[in-house]
Amino acid sequence: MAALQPSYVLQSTNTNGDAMFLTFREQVEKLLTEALEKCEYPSGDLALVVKPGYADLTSIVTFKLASILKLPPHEIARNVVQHLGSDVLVARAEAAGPYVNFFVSADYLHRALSVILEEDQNYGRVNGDHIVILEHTSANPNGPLHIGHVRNSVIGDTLMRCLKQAGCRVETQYYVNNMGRQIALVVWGLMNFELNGEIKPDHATAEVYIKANAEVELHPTKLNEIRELMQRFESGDQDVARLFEDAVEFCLQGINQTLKSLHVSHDRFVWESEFLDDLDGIIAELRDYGATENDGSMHIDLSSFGIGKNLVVRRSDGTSVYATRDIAYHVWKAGRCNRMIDVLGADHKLNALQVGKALELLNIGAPEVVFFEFVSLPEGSMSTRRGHFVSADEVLEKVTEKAYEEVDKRRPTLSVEEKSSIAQAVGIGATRYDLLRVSADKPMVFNWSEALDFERQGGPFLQYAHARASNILVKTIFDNNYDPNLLTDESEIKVIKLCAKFPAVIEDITKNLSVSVLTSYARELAEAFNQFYRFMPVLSAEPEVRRARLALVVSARIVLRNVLNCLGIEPVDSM
RNA sequence: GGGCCCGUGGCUUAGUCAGGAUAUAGCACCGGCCUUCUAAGCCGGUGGUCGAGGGUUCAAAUCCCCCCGGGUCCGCCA
Repeated sequence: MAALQPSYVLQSTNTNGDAMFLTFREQVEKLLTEALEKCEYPSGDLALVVKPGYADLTSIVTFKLASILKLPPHEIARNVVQHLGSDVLVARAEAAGPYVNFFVSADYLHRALSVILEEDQNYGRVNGDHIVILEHTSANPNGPLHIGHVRNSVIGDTLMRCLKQAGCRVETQYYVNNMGRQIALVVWGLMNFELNGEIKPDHATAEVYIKANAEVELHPTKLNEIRELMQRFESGDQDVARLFEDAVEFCLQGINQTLKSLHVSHDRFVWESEFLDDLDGIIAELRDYGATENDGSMHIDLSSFGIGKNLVVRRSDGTSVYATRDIAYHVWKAGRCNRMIDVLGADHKLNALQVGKALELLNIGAPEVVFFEFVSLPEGSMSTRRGHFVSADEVLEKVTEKAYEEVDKRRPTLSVEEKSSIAQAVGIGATRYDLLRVSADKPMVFNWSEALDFERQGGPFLQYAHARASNILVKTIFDNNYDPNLLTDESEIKVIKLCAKFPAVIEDITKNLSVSVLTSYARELAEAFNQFYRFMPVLSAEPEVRRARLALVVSARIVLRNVLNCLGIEPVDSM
């Protein structure tokens, strides 16, 4: 089985000269601009759109020009096409009514193949000039990750993989909230209840946390003990600090284990308490930019940004608030990268906006934030405190179990180890894909029957296409000697065209930070490969044709593998 | 009450930021395809007033206004 490749090369990259579709687009832009100039039409926005089914690239610039030139669009289109020059990547251009359609050449397809074979796992490099700090997950260490946290993790981890595929240097960080009320409750719970040593640390922590919450609700006077713990921590009491640290570290062990099984990793865990020493400086600086004092507390008026509420950056008792520590964290990050990206739940929108504005006041740009809406249960929203949640561990366990049944059904002769290994890969792939395919700003409802349903075009569908490609290649040797002119079937061209678009997809994601386009692209690519596979025999074809089709299979497998790696889904060779 | 987000076939969903030619897939349903590289697959079919109403535009799922339905935020919490 192919190992997932978490270690990407971190050096900076060449430019996008090898990204075929992007180069094609550039050439079309050039030809079109020249043609417009020859016609003495204004050339600004070329209005290029992608409309599969009609052409590889279409310009609708004629509509924009029509009102300026007082000419019908189709006449403009005809005239433009007549003045169009030529390029090796462009087979032809034609006016279809008002539309100016461009088609890729055979050369384009041939070059696309050789670029893929050449670049292999680096295929997809587009712009490597960014040094990125990407913060994601950052769940409070008061219990196990639930399926909502995992949406954050999977979006963040996939973004990291895409940015690295693009050639960026990326450091992922988990911001550990280790000094809040919730952690104080955990610490208090550990002092008052027995810890279950039989279960995973994060689950054991949740038990204690839930009990502590119930107890405090029953006897509100105990809140004083919680408050005292927090005050002693912030005033530098080493014994209390040790208790907090141990509790957090303990829970984090379990969380980390879950993340690892999801193929999610963090380069660095940054503890909130590390910024306590920076706060006086930050607050002083904010004062210079207009923060005002009131009864010893410190506020920033953000009404000029349309935020009605004042942001409190220091309490009247002198202690710090979360927002200020978050500002300090971002100031620190900003000094270490040229792109800050945070993945946050949509409930943090106002906070993030406030922190962003404060950072702008400090002349540090606001981070780019990817928000995602909640994952809820059919019976309502999840809550660690009330113990109402579906843990990631539970989901993974059941999904993997179900995957094993499926593997066992289809491949009864495999060994238990092989079946388990495939089941693991398929289960995790299905889970990650499901959380990624829905655009981040849509709320999701977690549903067991859907989570366990593999009869859909999800992660396993992609893995299956990859396994099919692998299965052909394992039976032969490809010597990189082939004639691309023999690849003329519609299904073959479709696969190559899609493969050629991969760098453009990666570029889009690094720009817009929206990962759901990758799931759509992956599905289309797998589908195209399956169609090719169904209609075009490879191993049994005539020697010349066989070599050409092998080149296609190798290329498609490279792109499928790179896509799967970006999605954090294991590209299996057999399933 | 105010801010932000969502509303696309029976169910789930792409596309909305950067308006253009037949609105994307899956599930479910109906009908085909395994002596040929793994059928977790392929081919075909049924099913849509893109929440409602106005507006802008040659052109609106996409932009603007208003309304309805759902989510979420509005702590000297984190």
